[in-house]
Amino acid sequence: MARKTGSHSEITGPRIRAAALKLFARHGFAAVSMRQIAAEVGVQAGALYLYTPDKETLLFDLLKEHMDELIAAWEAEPRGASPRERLEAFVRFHIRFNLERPDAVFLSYMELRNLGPGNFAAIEALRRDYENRLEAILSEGQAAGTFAAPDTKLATLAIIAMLTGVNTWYREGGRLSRDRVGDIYWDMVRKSVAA
Amino acid sequence: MARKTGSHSEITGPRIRAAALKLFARHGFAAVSMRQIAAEVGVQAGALYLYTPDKETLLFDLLKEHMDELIAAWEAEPRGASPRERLEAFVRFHIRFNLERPDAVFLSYMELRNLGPGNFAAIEALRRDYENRLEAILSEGQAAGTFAAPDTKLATLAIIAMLTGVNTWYREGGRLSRDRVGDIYWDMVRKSVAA
DNA sequence: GTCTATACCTTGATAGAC
DNA sequence: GTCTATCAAGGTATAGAC
Repeated sequence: MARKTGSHSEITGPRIRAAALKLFARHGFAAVSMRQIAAEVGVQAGALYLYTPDKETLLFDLLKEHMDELIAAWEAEPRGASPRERLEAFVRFHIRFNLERPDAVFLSYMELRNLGPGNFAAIEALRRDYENRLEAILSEGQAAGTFAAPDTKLATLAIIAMLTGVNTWYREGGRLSRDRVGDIYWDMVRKSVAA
Repeated sequence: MARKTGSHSEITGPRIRAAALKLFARHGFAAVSMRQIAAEVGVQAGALYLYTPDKETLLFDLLKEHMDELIAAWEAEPRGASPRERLEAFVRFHIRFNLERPDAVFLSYMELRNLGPGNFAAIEALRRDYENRLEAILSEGQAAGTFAAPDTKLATLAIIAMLTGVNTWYREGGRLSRDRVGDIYWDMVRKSVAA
């Protein structure tokens, strides 16, 4: 604390983003000041502007990074042979990934409106990209006769909303383990689109 | 405009709440200033404090009113004879009611964190009250052998998250009518908890 | 009941010393 | 790379005239 000199650019940058993520998720983008973020990191407010041109860009970078990681992580996931296996993998993956990053998930759903039109469109496109991967699974299964969703696009949105909702109530050390939650949701999802 | 005298307390109060609801939903509680709300209504900022002691109370009143209306409307809904009929009624009611009040629904999910502990607890209690009404339906059906949800509490939260999600994508005049959306979601919900 | 005026504070962002 | 100091703008809330 009160370190006056020296170069920390490789440390300070990530710490600023971590602090911003935590504070934005907790209090909301508009309610958090640059001074609060700086205080959390242990630097003065002016120093933040060495790492971001402005507050909105700081938010955008957090959301972009989250969406990129989400899609990359799903791509790296082992791929099931059948649509049914792929759907099960998706359900378990989505719950697990989101529970590991509650703050970023919260931000992604709540603070999009604080982005300018260009930044907003970029995040939206990534979100749609992710949704399309689920819809592709449903469509395949539909064609194969495994699934009988009344509407694959709506089923996609319904399933994602349902799964993402876990983040609003799940607490570590509660009644159910993450795996058990995955089991329960997989059972409901499987049946909801069953033929 | 520029009306200087006269008494409008019965008109101005509701107009302030309507303006606050619209602006809070659009830009977020923290991002909206009392001056903006006043401008939307067409009065000066100082005048707002005749109708609310502070900004947070204004938000609380909007959320409280919404939750009270939600529960009252569900109570007024015709009651099905069987658990299956009651579940169908709930699904259709929830979608319909929420689509009629997108701003209030949005606020109820996004701005709870801007309430102090007491106000927060009051809204949370109402939300839980509403959820319990759905869980009661599922438990009854479970006892009767109509449903076979792996966990009625989680099924409750999953169904509500799924249904509330409709508000994030539904657009008037789009591909599907509200009734058709109700049909599709009812099909998925029904199967998801089916025996 | 509403206005004008204002007290007092915090905001995002920048300039220049070190 | 970080600090201190600062700016103009805008924030909530109140006081007192009408």
